[in-house]
Amino acid sequence: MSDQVPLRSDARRNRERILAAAEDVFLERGANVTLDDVAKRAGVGIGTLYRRFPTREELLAATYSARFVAFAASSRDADTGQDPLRALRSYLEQLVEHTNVYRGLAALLGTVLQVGTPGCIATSAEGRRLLANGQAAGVVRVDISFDDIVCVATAISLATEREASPNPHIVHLVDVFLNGIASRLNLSDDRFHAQQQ
Amino acid sequence: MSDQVPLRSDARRNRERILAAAEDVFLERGANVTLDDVAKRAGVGIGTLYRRFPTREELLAATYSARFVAFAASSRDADTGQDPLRALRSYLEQLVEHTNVYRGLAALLGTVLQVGTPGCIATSAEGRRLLANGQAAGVVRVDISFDDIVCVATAISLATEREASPNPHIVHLVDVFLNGIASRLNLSDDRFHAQQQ
DNA sequence: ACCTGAACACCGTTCAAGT
DNA sequence: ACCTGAACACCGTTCAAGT
Repeated sequence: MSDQVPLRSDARRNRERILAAAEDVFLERGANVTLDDVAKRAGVGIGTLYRRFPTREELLAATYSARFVAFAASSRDADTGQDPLRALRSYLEQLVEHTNVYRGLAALLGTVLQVGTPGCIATSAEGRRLLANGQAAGVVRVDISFDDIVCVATAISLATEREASPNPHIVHLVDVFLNGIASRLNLSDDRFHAQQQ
Repeated sequence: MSDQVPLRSDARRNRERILAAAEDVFLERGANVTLDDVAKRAGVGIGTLYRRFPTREELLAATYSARFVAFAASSRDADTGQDPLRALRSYLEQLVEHTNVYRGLAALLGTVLQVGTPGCIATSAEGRRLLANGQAAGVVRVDISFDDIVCVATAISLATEREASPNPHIVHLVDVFLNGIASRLNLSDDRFHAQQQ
């Protein structure tokens, strides 16, 4: 809807320079670096950056879009439909790992995911699909929303964003959210692991 | 340890003015207001504020201390020892409600709780006590740490900090965390509610 | 239509001068 | 010992001038 009008060629080139620079700078120094540095690295004026990306969240979402598109596709491909809970677990673990690629992104995840970038849309859609699958199969509570999932991913990212990757702590925390803090008592966890073999 | 040396009387009065002003300003406009406004409201120079509270987190923790002390005490009083899971649930719900008193505090909760204020110490101690009780009674998983609890409270606060209080959404999210996203399958929730009557 | 960067506003933090 | 607030550094955002 908003990108229907094609950009002039120099504008298009600048846009891509900004995205490439943002990727570099965010990777090096986190999602909270000054946008001046991104503009300088891209070799454009700060005004040009603001013209294309009025907010930091929009720049982050655009920079992340390709990565999120790939993630959503790979999640979809890996889902054999055999074990909905396992698919959701894997999705959550990877969503957190991807969020932690840029330090400081965790606190902005909810906002960033609401930007209508292809990557954000694909990631949300894939999450909603896995959630619905789990609920249809009766292995996920029906009173859970996708916002709850994002809330959880944010929490885990915040708690782990300064740790190394790959991170077993993430696996633990995802497990906490999937299975709860409360002991499952007489219900063995084997109930869930049995299908994975 | 650090507050053993008594302050000069004018310094002590200024400290209390700063805390009173911070309480007002944080309540009105959130935890991210400029500290200049706090100093102005308190009628002290900005340097005096920095001298007493070198970081925003220290000022927040000090401002919150009395509230947190009261919260920890009331949690302890309300805990009859009959239902460890219910006590933990209530603690979490109230921790989130208290965090949401100042908008913008959610993202700082983990940092603020690590400041050695009486309120922070009491709140952490009470949380650890309830966690240990639940684990001893076998109703809480033994691989949960207090940091996990804080991680969760942060997530729930972030997701709800702009909503009205009291907030049923918080109750739902605490339930998600306690009982997990996964269906408990053949295990009825009555198992947990039975003891509450 | 787009780009540039100076200019403005704002905020955090320090520190010389004062009591 | 403590207070003050000017000064500095830094960052986000806008917009007049230019192509």
